[in-house]
Amino acid sequence: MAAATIKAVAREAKVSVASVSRALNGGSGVTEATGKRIREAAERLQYIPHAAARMLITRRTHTIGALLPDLHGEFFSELIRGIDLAARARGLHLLVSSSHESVEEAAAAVRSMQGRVDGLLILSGRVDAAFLRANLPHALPLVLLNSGVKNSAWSVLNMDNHAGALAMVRHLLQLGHADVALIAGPEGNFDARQREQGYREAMAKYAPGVALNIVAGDFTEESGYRAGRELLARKPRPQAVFAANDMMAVGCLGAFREAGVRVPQDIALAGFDDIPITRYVTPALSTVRVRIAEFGRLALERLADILEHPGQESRSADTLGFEIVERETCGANIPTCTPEVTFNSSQLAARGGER
Amino acid sequence: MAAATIKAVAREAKVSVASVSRALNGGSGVTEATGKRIREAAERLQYIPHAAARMLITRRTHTIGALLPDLHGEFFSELIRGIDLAARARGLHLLVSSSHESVEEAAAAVRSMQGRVDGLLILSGRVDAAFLRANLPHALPLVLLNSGVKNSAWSVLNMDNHAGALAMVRHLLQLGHADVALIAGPEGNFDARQREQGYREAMAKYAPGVALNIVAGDFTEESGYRAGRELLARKPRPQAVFAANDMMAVGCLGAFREAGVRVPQDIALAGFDDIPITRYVTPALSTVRVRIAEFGRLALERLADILEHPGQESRSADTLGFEIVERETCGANIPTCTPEVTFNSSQLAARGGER
DNA sequence: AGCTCCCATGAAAACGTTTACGTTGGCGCC
DNA sequence: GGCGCCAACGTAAACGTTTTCATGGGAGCT
Repeated sequence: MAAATIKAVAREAKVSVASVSRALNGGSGVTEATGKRIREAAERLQYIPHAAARMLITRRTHTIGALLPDLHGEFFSELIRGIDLAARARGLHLLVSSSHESVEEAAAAVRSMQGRVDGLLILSGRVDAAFLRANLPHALPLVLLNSGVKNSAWSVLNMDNHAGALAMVRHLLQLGHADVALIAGPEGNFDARQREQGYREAMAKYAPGVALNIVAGDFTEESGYRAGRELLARKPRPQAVFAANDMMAVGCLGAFREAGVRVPQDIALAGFDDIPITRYVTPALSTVRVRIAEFGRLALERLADILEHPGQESRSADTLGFEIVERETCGANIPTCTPEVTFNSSQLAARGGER
Repeated sequence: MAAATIKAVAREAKVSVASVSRALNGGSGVTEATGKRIREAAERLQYIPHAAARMLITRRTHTIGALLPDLHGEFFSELIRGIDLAARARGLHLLVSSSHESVEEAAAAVRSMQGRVDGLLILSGRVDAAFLRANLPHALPLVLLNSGVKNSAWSVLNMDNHAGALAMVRHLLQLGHADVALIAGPEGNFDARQREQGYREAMAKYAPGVALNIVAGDFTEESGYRAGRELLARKPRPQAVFAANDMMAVGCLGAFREAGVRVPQDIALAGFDDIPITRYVTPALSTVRVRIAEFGRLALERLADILEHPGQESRSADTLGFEIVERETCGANIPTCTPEVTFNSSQLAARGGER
């Protein structure tokens, strides 16, 4: 049997299609008795409203799109997880389009989502205001994640890359590691830039005389490995290394192990993100935690709010807090495998007094 | 300005809407000259066809839905990645609904996707034929991933849980570990059952006299940790442990390390899945590799084929190959960190001769 | 030159909803 | 008992496409 339409239900319940629509949606404007009759008829015919027809007339899809870059690993899954759960709670569907390397791909994806979504969640590190204006004809509700756009006419949600990196580098310095090297992220990437900025600022502030020591990376484990080897070869070997993300830290750790350099005894190491792997490498990696699923949830709820209250123009720019997670690689507690210690961003602010 | 409609384009190009539709879709039935004029007009107005209107008349959404359980970590992201890339290549959109714990949630999700998708990809480990019949009114194209349904009127794609587990346990036995224990997966889970079956069969075949040694788990790292402690406490401590997935193996490894038990010298260990973490734990975990992204890609292409050739009834049941990845925890090459060695399923079949 | 056939094009129906607007009937009030 | 009002319900338009069918005209053939 073909799917039952609203007409069939109307016939079955001996009413007009209008009453069926009213009974099944608002519920008002229809007697309790006929309402019941209609609901029963719908049930009997297993009626499911045709989504497309409803979208056409309503101009709402009840779907939001998520545009994500070519993320591997757990950052991706945690993010989607947070978004998806929040979306389901709000009765929204989730259309994902991930794995965009180039801006062209992203543009194509945005265009192809036109009209299929009520709003868009964009995480890219590469999109800027110009891109958005070029590829988003009319004002589609938008939440930008970890985006560099500042003057934004759009709503933005950022992780606190800058403060997190600053806090971690300060932490390393305060533990007595005189100079800290940085394994940087990919050029042009927003998060990478902010984290590098945090590193620079921390060094300038807390290790004024020390020369900066930066080696390139691109957020992959492979590049972290290469960077680790390069750092070991440098003339005065750094006493600590801050990798701009965890994957590079893990790669770097591999390079150190291979070279027989002990962590944290010979050299300290820290990452950024707190992906689950960090718990399982040996020694366990100290890192900056951002609650990724929470990040996704927040983003979706921000977007949903915009959809529900179109006038509000709640284009604020929020920043998600972080925590310093002290495991083993920083060398704060060398002797044994201690329970992990965390500081969150507000505590850090209280302790340090600067941001 | 409101989004341009096909009427606007028709007016702009001084033709009828029918011609616009023809020019922009098939391209046939319209002069080259007018076709060009229409395309230019569409470009000028930034015309994007209204997806819902098209769906309504076409009865095709160009969207496929992915129904996934509450997967954490990299299995999820790799799977989505494979699906998404293949979908984009085919011009299909991807509607995901993940994180379903209960069957009720899954049922709700399936229903809410009705009419928004052309087909469904279902990975659950809990859905069975009865569930599908109850929640899928008319014949929605379907591909079941790692599903237990056998008599299937549906298309099924499985990982080779059974043969993979069998091969790994045989491998452990052949390396000289006299008895192998199993950390089982969650009860009722299809993959878990098959893997356990593979373990049992391998033990029966290659270690006939040896008693089975099974401890419960639920695929989480936490449960692997508990299982590891329990195994260490058992009277004759097993010489090798096969965990039904990598996360549990990682947890188990933590328990061993904590107890000062060396891997693989004191006890060998192997997992299943080959999630990226396995490379980074110390010692690196030997495991059974299934190419997850490939798995997702295959599933989507199977579904896309069904959509494109509706008559074919290609409801075959394929099985994805696997590889044994020998890293460090099996003890095949104790001395040093050797380059990893892999055997794929066909080579194994050739060597062993049985399946 | 006239006929046929085909191809480009246009008019209009159809898809399944929601919703603005009319119509009906019953009830309360004078 | 007549009048008006309101709630319940029906009719029909509208959303933006695709597609079927009709129509016209030009080219090719006899």
